[in-house]
Amino acid sequence: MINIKDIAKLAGVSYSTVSKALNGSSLVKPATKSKILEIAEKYGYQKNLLATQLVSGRSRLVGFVVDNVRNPIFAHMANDLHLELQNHDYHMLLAISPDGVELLNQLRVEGIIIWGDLIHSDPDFLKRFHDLNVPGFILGTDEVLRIPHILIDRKACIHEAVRYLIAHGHRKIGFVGGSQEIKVNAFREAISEMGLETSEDWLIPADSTWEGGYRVIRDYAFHKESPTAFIGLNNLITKGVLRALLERGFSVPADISLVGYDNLPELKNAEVPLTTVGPSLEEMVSKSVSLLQTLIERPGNALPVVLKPALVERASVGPRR
Amino acid sequence: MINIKDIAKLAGVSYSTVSKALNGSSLVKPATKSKILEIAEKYGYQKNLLATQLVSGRSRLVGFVVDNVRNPIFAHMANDLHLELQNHDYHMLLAISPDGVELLNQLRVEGIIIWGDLIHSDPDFLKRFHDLNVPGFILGTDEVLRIPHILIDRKACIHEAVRYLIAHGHRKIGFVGGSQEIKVNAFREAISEMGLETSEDWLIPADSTWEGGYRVIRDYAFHKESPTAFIGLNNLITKGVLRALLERGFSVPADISLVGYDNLPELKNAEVPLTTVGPSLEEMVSKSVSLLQTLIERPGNALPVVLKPALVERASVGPRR
DNA sequence: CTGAAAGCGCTTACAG
DNA sequence: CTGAAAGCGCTTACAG
Repeated sequence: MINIKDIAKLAGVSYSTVSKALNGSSLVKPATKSKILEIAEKYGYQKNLLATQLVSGRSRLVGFVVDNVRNPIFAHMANDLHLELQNHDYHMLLAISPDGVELLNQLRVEGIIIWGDLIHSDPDFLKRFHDLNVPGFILGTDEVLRIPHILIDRKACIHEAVRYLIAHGHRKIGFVGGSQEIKVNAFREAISEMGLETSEDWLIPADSTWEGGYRVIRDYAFHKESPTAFIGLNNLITKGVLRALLERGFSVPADISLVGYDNLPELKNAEVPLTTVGPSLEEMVSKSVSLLQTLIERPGNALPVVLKPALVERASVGPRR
Repeated sequence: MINIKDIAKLAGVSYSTVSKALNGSSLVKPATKSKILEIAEKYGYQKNLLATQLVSGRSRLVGFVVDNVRNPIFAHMANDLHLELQNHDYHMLLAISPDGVELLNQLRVEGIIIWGDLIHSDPDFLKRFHDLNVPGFILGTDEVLRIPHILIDRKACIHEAVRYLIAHGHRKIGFVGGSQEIKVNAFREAISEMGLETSEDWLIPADSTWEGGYRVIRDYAFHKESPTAFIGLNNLITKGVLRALLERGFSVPADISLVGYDNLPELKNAEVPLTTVGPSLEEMVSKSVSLLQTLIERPGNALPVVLKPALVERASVGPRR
């Protein structure tokens, strides 16, 4: 692979001149510049970003670290984040697993976005990240952290879902899922605040997967005091719940209504188009990119961001039967 | 951020000794080594991978370049590839878009895996990749290429699907999708080879998305000469087709059978658990990792790999009605 | 066992 | 406009 010294030799100039020409400096005579560019092109010169970054500290590289690529919401975010970052002339590199933070840091990317789920899987993850001292933030946390972050007001999202169901006449509302305490607590709180009936049976723990949602509802002991509406903890659980409900012969929403968490567009293609609540994905992406930019360029000015709930009406909620 | 010179100063040794200690060289006195390690730990030393790679040419970094992260099969592959690569002590970096190849090359990763779809979106992609001269291969091509690759015998996969349907008594078989010529042609070929009836109406072009599959079947003019079984071009189309079929009142598989392409495990959770054909994902992953390893370590010995069809029986195919 | 020196491929003042 | 020099943070012979 050819480097700037080779090009310098070929062009009969010094390699510092080559560097300038390649970087579009105006201090190079046009004729010299075009000759250099031509040679570079001809030999397929590919800048060594490592060396550039090492000496200049700049790479226009940004990292996105995720824990679980299986959740479709991730694919959505990764795709849109990549596009938006590209608009801002950054390249996005994706790393899977908590160690991705260290890896990207060792590559000296200019900034790191961390998918919020990660902070749960490893108790001292936050400390590790903080000690790294690299520009970056946690995307999607429930609580105010000491490090930069985008807070999703999950509590408000759940309240919104409950309110929406109440507006449709529901008084007995169930919740499926247990992995995110904040959502479960928000649910309890909303129910009691709004003076609804309640029963421990209506709070149904489940793994945060399709199977998790499916199994608990498949095996649920329905009777006349059972909920007339459910809220699913995330998009996967909700789809599993929907399947189980239909399989058991309920009509959704005629018999039972369902609100899912996560505003994933593809949920419109669920067996019954799912009404969902959650932060707006567009907002998550655009706020992420501007926060990152601030963090990189004017670190002092980075303010935490809070994302409010958005409810997308589709077809899985109807009036209480 | 602390570097080896800082550590050297702190430890009162030369920085080359620090480098050796950090890399676990046995040529360092244990006492010296542990002192250095202690300091590194205390100050949160993070090796600059850029510098390491620049001087040693090694980074244990591998890139995976994809076009579209939205297809769930990608998430599956990315996840499993990451795990398997990790077992082999490589870190995987993911880049979205064709330009990812150049990006990763500029980062001088040791090898690059390219998701096969990419070669379709850009006609001179292959040439660009070839000129880069970096260890790597195309994962999932239809044809034998001049560069390293893993070929998926899609033709054989389609033949397998047709054979399977015939074995269940079907004689009128439709195909939904049009974006991959090889599959369409394989379908035509299989039909004629096996002496089945045929009609141009049974070859239904569709976008390679859920909506694509859904729309064409929602609007399809069914009559008594219509197919009794369909094959869907990929997992997304197939799910859309299934929905449309059910929506139109057909029972699957009692009225109409359906085979999907792509052996995606989650298709067992489709509205009707989908019988699918396609390469085994486990095999794709394991073969990918070993091919990459060969490419990096013994370039001369890298042989193209061919993946044969695997059919996963679930519940969407039944005897002809 | 330890250290001085060269060098990886670049960028960036600085001098001319 | 051009080039010589220093230096980014490391590894790796080589000498001791």
